[in-house]
Amino acid sequence: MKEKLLSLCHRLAAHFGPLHWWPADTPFEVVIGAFLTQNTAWRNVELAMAGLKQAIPLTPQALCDLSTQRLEELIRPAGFFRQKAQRLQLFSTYLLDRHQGDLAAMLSGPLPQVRDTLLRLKGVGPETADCILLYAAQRPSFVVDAYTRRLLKRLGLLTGDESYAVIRALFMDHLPHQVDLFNAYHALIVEQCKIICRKRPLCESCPLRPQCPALL
DNA sequence: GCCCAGGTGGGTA
DNA sequence: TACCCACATGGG
Repeated sequence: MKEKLLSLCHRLAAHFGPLHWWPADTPFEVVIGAFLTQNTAWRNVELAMAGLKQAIPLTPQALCDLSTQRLEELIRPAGFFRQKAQRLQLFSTYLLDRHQGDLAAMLSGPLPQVRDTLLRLKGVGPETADCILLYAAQRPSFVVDAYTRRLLKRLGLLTGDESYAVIRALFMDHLPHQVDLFNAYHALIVEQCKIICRKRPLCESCPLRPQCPALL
């Protein structure tokens, strides 16, 4: 399994080149994106983020200063805007109250503990927590998402109904805990899946053939 | 018009 | 623990 994961990573990297990822300018912007992208196409997240960025600086204080209704309007294109607005403000309030708005401080400390703290916040599930840890805090916590499941299922490494924890453990147990590796690996999986995984039947029109990792 | 997208939480059995 | 459903917009 370890060899298969590493082999996949190397093949993806060879094709796409090194990717350094999460489209955001600041760590707090990563957090906002992590909430907004929940079950949402990234295109819609971009629309919402652009509007939000135009209206306010992307800081926890600025988010808290907005009325919830105004925030809802601004992030509307990302969908689920009522719950996302509420959860963004709850997160921001927590960050301000407990850490004076210092995200780096909030995310420092033993990784498992910080992860548990994140998971206790409303609207932060395992994927959102790992996104924040990996892409906002630069900490080695592997992100499992729909793309990861899809690609690994295509490769026959998963049946597809494994739990988040099981899939994450697969990576955490077999790969060295390096931020750059986790970052690049997840980014490569997403880029690969954007191209091939939604095509049916399997990869028939995949532009990467015959290099497509799913066909090797 | 229909289906899906870089999930999460709450309710029920 | 294991399902089921609500949450909502925009693009193919």
